[in-house]
Amino acid sequence: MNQSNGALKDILRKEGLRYTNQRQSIWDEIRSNHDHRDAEDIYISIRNNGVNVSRATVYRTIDVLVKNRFVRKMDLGEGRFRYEPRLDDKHHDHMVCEETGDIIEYFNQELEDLQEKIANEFGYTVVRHVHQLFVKPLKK
Amino acid sequence: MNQSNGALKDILRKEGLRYTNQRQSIWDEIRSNHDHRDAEDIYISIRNNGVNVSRATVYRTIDVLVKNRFVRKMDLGEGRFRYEPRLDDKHHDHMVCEETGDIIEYFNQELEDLQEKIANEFGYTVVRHVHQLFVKPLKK
DNA sequence: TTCCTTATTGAGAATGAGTCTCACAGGTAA
DNA sequence: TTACCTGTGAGACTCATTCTCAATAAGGAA
Repeated sequence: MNQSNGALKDILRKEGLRYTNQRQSIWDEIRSNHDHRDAEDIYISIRNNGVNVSRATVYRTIDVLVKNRFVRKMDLGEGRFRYEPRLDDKHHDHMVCEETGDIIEYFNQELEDLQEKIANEFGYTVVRHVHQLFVKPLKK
Repeated sequence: MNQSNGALKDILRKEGLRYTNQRQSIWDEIRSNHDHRDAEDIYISIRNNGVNVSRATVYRTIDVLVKNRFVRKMDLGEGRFRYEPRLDDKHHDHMVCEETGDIIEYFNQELEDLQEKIANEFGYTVVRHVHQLFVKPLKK
């Protein structure tokens, strides 16, 4: 058993949940691909691997994985959510090219600090944030 | 006729659309309230004012108003959109207090500039952005 | 191991925001 | 007035996600 499987068992135990083949398969599938996929894509991929799992279970398991920071759920305004594994768990935001659909990950400490500063000015502290840049290529 | 009604007629003409009571009522309703309301709230308010209009027309008209920058459409990750009138059309982003649900509007030029700088570093220019801070009150 | 209790699952129904369809109403142009 | 559109309302439809509930399978106890 590798570390990731062990970690999955740990969080399931912590949550008082049982370790099942379906839960392992779903985490394995998400973990296997760093793309920003939606639930249906993930569901289809698991089925294509010959594992029989239902959509309901995919959604239910993703919730657990998101809650325990194994997976990040993001809303790019498309009417459905996308998910990515948080293997190294380094925070980043997303830039979406409106011409190609490419999703670029970026992190900028100055931006993080500025957000907190802005919130502070209003008497708040940032709990989480959504920062997405919809961009197009610079003309050369 | 006040300026805003005239402006509505102008954009309808520009779009090759007719000026109708329903379209005027929908814009009046959105304009009357600076809250960040969803389509259903707006629909109910119009009906409560005794104006008979359908949900379909509310959605269709909001699209026209959004396209012509009379209304801003925003996605706070709640599974439905919220709308606000753009009376002065000054850009701002939103901060949502997770304890009270309050929505605070803010604008920060440094943040705007930083976003563009980040996009440039990846060879892009920003077309639009989504920036939302989910916050909680600072302890005193 | 076998049993027993309970959590989990799958299939499909339900939900809910938003969109589409289409017959009818109301303007518009000639 | 006629002929022709566009706009509207009612409700069907879509699609991602959630819910329901009977059947199944963990996993602790004996």
